[in-house]
Amino acid sequence: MALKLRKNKSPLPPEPCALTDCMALISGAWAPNVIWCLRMEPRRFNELRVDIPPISAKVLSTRLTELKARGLINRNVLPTSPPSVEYELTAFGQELIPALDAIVQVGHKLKLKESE
Amino acid sequence: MALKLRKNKSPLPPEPCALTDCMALISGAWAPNVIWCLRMEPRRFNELRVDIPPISAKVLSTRLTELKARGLINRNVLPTSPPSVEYELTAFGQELIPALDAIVQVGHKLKLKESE
DNA sequence: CGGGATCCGGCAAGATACTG
DNA sequence: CAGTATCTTGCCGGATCCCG
Repeated sequence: MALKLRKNKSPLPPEPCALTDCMALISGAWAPNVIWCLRMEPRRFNELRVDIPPISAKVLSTRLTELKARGLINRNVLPTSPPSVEYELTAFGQELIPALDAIVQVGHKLKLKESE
Repeated sequence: MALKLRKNKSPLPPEPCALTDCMALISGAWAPNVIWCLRMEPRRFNELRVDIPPISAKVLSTRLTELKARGLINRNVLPTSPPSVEYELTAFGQELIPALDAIVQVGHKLKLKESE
């Protein structure tokens, strides 16, 4: 006997697209970490480099360029004697923080499971 | 004159690790979509294939195997005449739903921005 | 200090074909 | 229906060197 038929019309309207589209925003290795590091205050290139354990300068640079192109961060050049550059989240970038926060919560639970 | 010094000791203890660890859970293309499609009810292989636009059988199979290995989903073989297999979220897999939901929310806002 | 240019390697994803 | 096998491709990230 066949199993109870479930409607094949999936109960998922445009959500998968929204999911995919937003995942694309934070795609690329370290991108979520970069956003996370900027959540409290603007930070400079080498500060981010130190914050995010073993990220290479090239990848960090690439990621920052991408995130700027996606409208998630701003890049501000400060007119100081050793030239310095600050990166900060845009208003739209800020909107990702709750999502990343939810992800971090799961990460914490994962840690607890591992230590059992 | 030098810029106001910010403490270089980053204000981010182990959160980046939690972030990275949880991101690893949903790594792999389509993995978030698979979890999302399973959030309401168990679904079968070909149902997922239809739900998730252009995913190949190989990739879906690979992803399902990975997610099972990570403890996020269960695989149940049903003893029906055409053999059928159901996939469902585990309790731990359920914990990802709030995070994915937050991501979807951002995706919707992104849609609105685009249509402006 | 804050990057860009280049080369290179690996893995993941796509396409296609085959199976129990 | 529910996959597996194999091949191929493309992109992403790491390393290194160099620049204003």
